[in-house]
Amino acid sequence: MGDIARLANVSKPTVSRVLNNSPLVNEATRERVLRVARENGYAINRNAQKLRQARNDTVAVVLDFGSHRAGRIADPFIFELLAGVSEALSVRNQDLLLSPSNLSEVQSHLDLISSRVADGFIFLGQGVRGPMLRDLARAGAPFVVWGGVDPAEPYCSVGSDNRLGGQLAGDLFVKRGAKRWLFVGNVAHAEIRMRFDGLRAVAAKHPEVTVEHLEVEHMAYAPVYQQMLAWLRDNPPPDAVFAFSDTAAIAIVAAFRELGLEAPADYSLCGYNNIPPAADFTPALTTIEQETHLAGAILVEKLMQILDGGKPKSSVLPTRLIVRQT
Amino acid sequence: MGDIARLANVSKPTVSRVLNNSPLVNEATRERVLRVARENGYAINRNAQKLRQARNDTVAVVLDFGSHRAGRIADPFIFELLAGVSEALSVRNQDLLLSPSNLSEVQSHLDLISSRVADGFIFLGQGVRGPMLRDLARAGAPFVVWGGVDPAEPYCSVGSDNRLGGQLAGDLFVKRGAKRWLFVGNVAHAEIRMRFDGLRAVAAKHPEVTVEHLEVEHMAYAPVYQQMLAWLRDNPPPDAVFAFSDTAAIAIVAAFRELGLEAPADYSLCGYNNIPPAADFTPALTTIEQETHLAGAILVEKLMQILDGGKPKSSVLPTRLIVRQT
DNA sequence: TTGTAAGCGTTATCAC
DNA sequence: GTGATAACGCTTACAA
Repeated sequence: MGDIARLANVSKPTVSRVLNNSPLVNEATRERVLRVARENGYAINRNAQKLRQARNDTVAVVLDFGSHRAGRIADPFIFELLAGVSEALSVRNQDLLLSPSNLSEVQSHLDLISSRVADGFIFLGQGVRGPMLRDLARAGAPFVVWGGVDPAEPYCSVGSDNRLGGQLAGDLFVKRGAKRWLFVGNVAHAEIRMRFDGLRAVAAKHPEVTVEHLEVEHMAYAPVYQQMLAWLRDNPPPDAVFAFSDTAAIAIVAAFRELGLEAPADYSLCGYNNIPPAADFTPALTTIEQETHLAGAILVEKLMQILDGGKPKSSVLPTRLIVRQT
Repeated sequence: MGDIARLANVSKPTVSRVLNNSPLVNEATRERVLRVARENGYAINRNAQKLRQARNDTVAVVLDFGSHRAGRIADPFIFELLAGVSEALSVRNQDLLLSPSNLSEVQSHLDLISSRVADGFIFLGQGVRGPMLRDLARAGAPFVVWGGVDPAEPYCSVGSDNRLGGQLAGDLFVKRGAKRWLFVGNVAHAEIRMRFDGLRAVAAKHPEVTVEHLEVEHMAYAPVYQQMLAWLRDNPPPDAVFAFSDTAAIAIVAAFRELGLEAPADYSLCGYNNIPPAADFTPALTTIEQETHLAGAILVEKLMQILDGGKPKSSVLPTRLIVRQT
């Protein structure tokens, strides 16, 4: 930068002002500096910049590779979320640091802030990290979470209305006249538990309805298929099934088919996420759609508010039932 | 750091030495400094560190959100790759900067290096970026690519043996006695073109075989399903289909089913990637498996070699045919 | 509108 | 083994 300043016959601060679009610089000077900078292929050293400035302009995004990878979850859901966040951050000229998945402890997250690597965090999917997030909030770290939204939590979260999702599925089952409902999903995940709660809330109003629960630890296709099949061998078949994901719903279709049962003739089935194949699957899946498209932008917006000293409220995104064949 | 030095009665350089595990520091001093640092919750400022040091210890990873998101590609393939890279980088204490997808130009990539934000790049999926990558290599940027491996390219790439993948599918089709083959895929993607080449190489040795090609631009389920269906209405059905992905293969099954055609009775079908649902799908998909598990570590290893001044060779990972029902 | 001087928190160099 | 000093490349405060 010193070089550029010399070549353009100005001082370093002036070059800095030009590069930061300061309004207090003469138009002619600005042009000259920019030209010299361009001709010399100058690029600002972002480390020096960050060292000097208060903000880091970097956000650490934390994925739950643990659950998603080991379980080889097939839903491209988190990936879409990541794409949205990436876009929203780049619009605001924020760097996206993908947080190493081994940072499980509160302290290692705090270190990332105090080392001035990132300004804050975006957690995609709260998974089973509830307690850690509470501690992190207590320690004052700036972050937002995509996942189940619980106003009682001490941090800002954004998520679709999982409880409503569960209710929508329940309402559908009632309309179809189903009596023996089955919920399939790992309720250790806050967002999934809320769907279950929504479903049970509807069931509670209909005494003739019973709700059972098949707990699946791994969220991928194969384990769901196998557990569903095993369950069906030990239990009378339900006439309505609510699955925590469309991928799971597809696995469930396969398992029921083994017993000669087809949706919607023998049972109603509702998935979650409205992944692209859901519409074209045979049978076409009834499912709950989340507004992923907005999610990235909203998460980033809220985190920026926090970094600016604000206290944004958690917010719940709309969710809707998409009725197809099942 | 000055504070820690004062509190521990040493100088700043000594604190620095302790923190960097320098061997030339007295054991007692080291203990004392570490204790003081811990007690005061000290964390090193990584920006100052990076400003001073030659290396940045940050790798920019570039995903093709463009193809994958707009096309809403359902294969969790790239996601697995990303998880592997993330893991391999964190083992080496390298930060992972997820590159904004709008960096399409060579210059914007070069800027990331000259701004000292990242030391180098890992491109996941070369997609349609072939020419850009060539330019980037010519400009001397350090990077490696996951994708189709072509020794003629001026950069280091790692990928599975796509050509062999195509040959394995071809051999299978020959064994099944199929004569009218169809390849479904966007050959603008280098890795997909190589699969097509492998398939055609086998066909060339069998004069009775014809190979047709259905070009699909978007790689997601829905467009493949629709294009396949449209094609089947205009053409006599093939007796063997090689799809660029398992997701596509599933779409193809659905399209053929519309015409009352089932695999394997009416046609042979081979997918790619061996995604988890492939095994449990009805019919169970025959597919080609890639060794994604190793990919992340190998990519990182090669990039580190480049950053250390080496010239690692491109390498091809094994690929194997998994014969199931189709 | 522009320039001067100081300082951000580290590490490299060299001396002791 | 350890310390003094300078330097990395930028921005802020203040002066002109």
